[in-house]
Amino acid sequence: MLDKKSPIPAYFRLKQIIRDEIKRQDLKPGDPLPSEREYCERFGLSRMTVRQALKELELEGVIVREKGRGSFVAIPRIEQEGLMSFTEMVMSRGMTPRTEVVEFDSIPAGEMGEFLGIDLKEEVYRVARLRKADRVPVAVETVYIPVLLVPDFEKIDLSGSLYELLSTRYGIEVRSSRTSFSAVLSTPDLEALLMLEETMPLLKVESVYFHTKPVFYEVSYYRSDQFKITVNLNR
Amino acid sequence: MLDKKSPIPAYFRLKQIIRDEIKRQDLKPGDPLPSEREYCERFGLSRMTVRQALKELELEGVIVREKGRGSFVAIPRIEQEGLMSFTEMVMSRGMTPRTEVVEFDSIPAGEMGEFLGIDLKEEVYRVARLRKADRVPVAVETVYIPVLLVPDFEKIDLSGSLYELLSTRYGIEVRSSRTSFSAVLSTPDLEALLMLEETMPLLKVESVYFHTKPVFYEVSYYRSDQFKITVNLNR
DNA sequence: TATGTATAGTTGTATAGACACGTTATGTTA
DNA sequence: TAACATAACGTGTCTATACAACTATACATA
Repeated sequence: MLDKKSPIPAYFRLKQIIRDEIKRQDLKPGDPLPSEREYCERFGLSRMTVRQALKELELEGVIVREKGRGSFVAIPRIEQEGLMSFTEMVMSRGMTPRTEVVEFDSIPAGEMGEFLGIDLKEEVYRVARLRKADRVPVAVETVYIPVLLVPDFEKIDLSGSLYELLSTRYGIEVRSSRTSFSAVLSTPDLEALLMLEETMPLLKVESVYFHTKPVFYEVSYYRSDQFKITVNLNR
Repeated sequence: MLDKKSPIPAYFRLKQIIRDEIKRQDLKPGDPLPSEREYCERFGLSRMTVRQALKELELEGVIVREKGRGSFVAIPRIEQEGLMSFTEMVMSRGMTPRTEVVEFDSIPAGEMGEFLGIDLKEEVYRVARLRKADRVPVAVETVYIPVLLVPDFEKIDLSGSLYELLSTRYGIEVRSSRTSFSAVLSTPDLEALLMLEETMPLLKVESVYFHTKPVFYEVSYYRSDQFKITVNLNR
């Protein structure tokens, strides 16, 4: 039975619950979910509320629904599309990603407001993270995300995948990005963080990530002797 | 008032009606839509039904909805696709592209064979081109393409868009690419071609272009003080 | 055996109403 | 005039219910 007095919508919490069950492998790909009416009983919800949760999970590709048969855990796509997170990139190379948060505060959006589609005075969190692959520092990444979008952001463990965090905790599924690539020389700041002995060229990657509206802005510097960024493009 | 006896669901027909109004410019980008309750009255539908139609249009990116304000026709994204040729990139910045062929020969594929899916001993054309935007050299690009794929390649004017040439002359439509980005320091060769006074970081872009099978392999070096590469990525 | 039929269980579509909560404009008060 | 309250109106969430459409199974019939 879900708590009636929670400020978080019931359909949203139900989504979380189902996603968790899938993540914990209590529900495996292909497995049938309980029927809508069973969810109604189990959590004391009306059917429309349950349906809202299931519908959204379907649109996110988490489950598939078949009229007259039921709902099933989706079988994940094998093919990785163009957009890949650092975590995914490192793991796909058979290495272990690690992340250290090196800076965390909030500032007015300023010029970022334009990219993010918000007022220049609106507050954004600034999170700088050092990214490692098999203990070797390979990138410094700074993320700017509107405070209003992510309540309690400061209390959360940011050492994992930001994509996953946004999806599981805030229900924000990143769908696309606009990314620019350029080459720059390392600065003393970056050299210190990346443990570089000398000045070297770094790959600078600037991205705005979108759901339908902009979600967050990110600037990263990669040691390109250690790490190439590969993307798949279409049409 | 919608026909109650139609086999097509009401919410679906309402979506069509709204889409048509947008297409006919009765509703222009940014315009507010009638409120949910007004749609209810006008078509004799319940609010949930109207909401289903509007919700789906929102997810399709046709409209945007704002709590407390209303629903609005979405402003279409200007978005060009992910894959853009040099010619397109330069022209979209309002500059004039120019190209000089600086090298043309044929060599055995060697290690390129792996990328191109051909035998290591198969011949490939090597075409190096200097790319300029408004007379300023911004990139050196070397293309490797199997000789068998492009008969009479040596007789052709290569100073234009390679995409267009492949499409119009050989009927090969490039559909996707796999592209890697990294940062390197300029070498004396590149400095001479790009008319650089001193060593500077360059953006190195390596791509394999596909129709269904690989078509050609390309390595480019961009002056990244002059030129950023921007791509749109999905999912 | 093969075919049709009834039935139970599933999701899909739709109604009517209630309250919560954000936004905007207006009017009132200090 | 400036700041604050309020009302009107918008979307967001949720309940309770009904019937339609589809699927799978069991069972009866030709």
